[in-house]
Amino acid sequence: MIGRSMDDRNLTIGDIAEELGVSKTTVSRAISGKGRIGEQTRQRVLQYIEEHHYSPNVVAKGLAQNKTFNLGMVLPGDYNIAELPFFQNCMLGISRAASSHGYDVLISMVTPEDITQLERAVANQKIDGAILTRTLTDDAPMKYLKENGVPFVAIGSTYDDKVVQIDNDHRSACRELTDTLLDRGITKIALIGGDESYIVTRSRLSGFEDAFAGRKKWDGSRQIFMNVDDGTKVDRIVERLLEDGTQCIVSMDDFLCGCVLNALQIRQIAVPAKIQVVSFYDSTMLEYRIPSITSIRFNVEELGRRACELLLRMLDGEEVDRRTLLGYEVCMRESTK
Amino acid sequence: MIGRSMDDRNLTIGDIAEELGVSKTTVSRAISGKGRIGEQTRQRVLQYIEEHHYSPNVVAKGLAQNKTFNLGMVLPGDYNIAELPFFQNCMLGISRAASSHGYDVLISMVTPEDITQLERAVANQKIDGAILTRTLTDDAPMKYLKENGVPFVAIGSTYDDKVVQIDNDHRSACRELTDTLLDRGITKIALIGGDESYIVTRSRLSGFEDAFAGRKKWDGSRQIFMNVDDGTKVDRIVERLLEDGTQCIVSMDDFLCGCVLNALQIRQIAVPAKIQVVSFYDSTMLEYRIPSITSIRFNVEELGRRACELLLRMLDGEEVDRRTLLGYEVCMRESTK
DNA sequence: CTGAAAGCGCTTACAG
DNA sequence: CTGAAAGCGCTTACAG
Repeated sequence: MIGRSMDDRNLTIGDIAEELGVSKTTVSRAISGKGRIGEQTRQRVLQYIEEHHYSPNVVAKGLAQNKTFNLGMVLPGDYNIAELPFFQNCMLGISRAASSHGYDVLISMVTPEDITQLERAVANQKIDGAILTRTLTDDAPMKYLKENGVPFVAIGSTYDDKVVQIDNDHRSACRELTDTLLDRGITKIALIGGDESYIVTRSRLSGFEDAFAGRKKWDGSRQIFMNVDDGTKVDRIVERLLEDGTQCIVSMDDFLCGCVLNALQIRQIAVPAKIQVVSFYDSTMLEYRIPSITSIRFNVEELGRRACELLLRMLDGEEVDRRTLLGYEVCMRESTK
Repeated sequence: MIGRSMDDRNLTIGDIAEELGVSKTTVSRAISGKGRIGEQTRQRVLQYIEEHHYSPNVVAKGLAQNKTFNLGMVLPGDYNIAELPFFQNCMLGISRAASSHGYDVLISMVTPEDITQLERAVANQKIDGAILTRTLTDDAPMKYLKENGVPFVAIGSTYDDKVVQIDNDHRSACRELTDTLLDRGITKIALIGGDESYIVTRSRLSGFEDAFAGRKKWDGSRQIFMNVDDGTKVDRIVERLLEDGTQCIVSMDDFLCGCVLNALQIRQIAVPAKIQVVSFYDSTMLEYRIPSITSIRFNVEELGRRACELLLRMLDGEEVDRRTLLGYEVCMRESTK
């Protein structure tokens, strides 16, 4: 009630200094914990702050320290519904980790053709670093960040081993799942995959192939269809696979798997009785399907959190591992037997 | 190559002023376009800026103007997969609109129990305003924003007519779709709905009821099940509805509708031959289902964009409409006849 | 039309 | 242990 405290201007370090009869320097030190300061005065300041709900203007602090305390999260503006749970969980992990370190998350939505949102954030100096949530073989955002010296970490893998990257071990996961299928006696198997410009698509394919490469002699046949991007194509492929007597159809993700299930459903083909079905990525999109689908599950929130922590450590000047691989879980469910 | 231009510090207004032999004031004016300035000097400055790829430090600008040029987007940290496309499209609309006005979007993920991320963003003075992407009957983020005098707009409806809100016209849309069904002669219909603490759930219910209220005498029966939140419950409901000879099952959203379809599928009940199926919200989650599902479609990206533009106008001190209702599209598809 | 100066809310050598 | 002062990169009355 003492004059200026009435207007709704936010409290500043100067107000506190004046009120307490100390200098702004002292208040700043009490808050930051940096520099020598008497325990007495420190307590006084801290108490005042507590009582008056002061919280520092992070923007001003940033300007003085040449930081923004913002992290850029680069998200695709073009997407596929099966990928959404991934980005959402990722975002949750990132924003929680950022929050707990005093940072905020600023989003930049990009497409391979248009990365202006990211360019703006960087040019305007609004972020201290960035997190890519997807990696492509020819990755425009990544290229831009490198050229402009912006610290970043990539979620997903990339062949450029200069970039700090973190990913789930898709390759091993797909190998393990494929191995399990082969161990159970599958001899006619097919793989349907999506866009090969996504590095993750290639990793999954490698894992699938690893399973065969690891067998001395495998007396069976496999068919592989890549760059499949819509339901009609899947339908035609399934038709053909049924004629061939395929025992198991593996899809690289839940979108494709959903298409496979549709194709089987309209033909009244029972799963797993007549044919088995597997997805290489559990997006929860098929969570409520009956039968439940055998697939691989990753902890995406953790992935986001770890990525964020890596970036934060880089910003602190620490050295971090160039490559981090996180685990997976193979979930055998009703769609296989 | 002239001395300081080599280090990778960003160019500042001071550098330009020095280089051009004018004052910082002049440079600032040339950039902002505010204040009188000679056309000659203006051109010189602009040209220099262009050639040297200068872009202003928005944080510093913000500090001087007491703005951040950041908008907070409040997202639920707990979600349902069918809602994801909504939030994603919404985000796209918001971030595009924000971008084109020189603003960035900062995310705050909240749950009804935990709104600390939002509190941090506000306390730290990192946002100029906020956009709520969901409204609840007892809405903690909304309450917080109001109490702290943060300008915001709510996507979705709320009973508090002091808040600036924008929504699709769910009520009319649901009424129209229901009317169409009744006009086609449905006499035994059922509605399955979700969480009634979401205001949108209530709007849809109202629309459904409106259709009946609008008929002089309607010689049929309807059943309503609300607060249904998992597949098992849906399964039991469907079982009962089949016994009752229900002709059409309307679900409030695609998640519930997906559950209905599962329940029908395992019982081998043909849609629409034996029973018709409708969803009150097209999330694209069922986009590839066969048969395709009759539902209502909204332009969510536009919703996000308009919400953002409303907020931006509020920040400019303009008066804006308290309530904006956007259109819809009723899509009759294969699941009804 | 142009500029010197003060200010936004913080931090941080430097001096005492 | 504490403070005056300069600085972060901008803007904006005020004076000329």
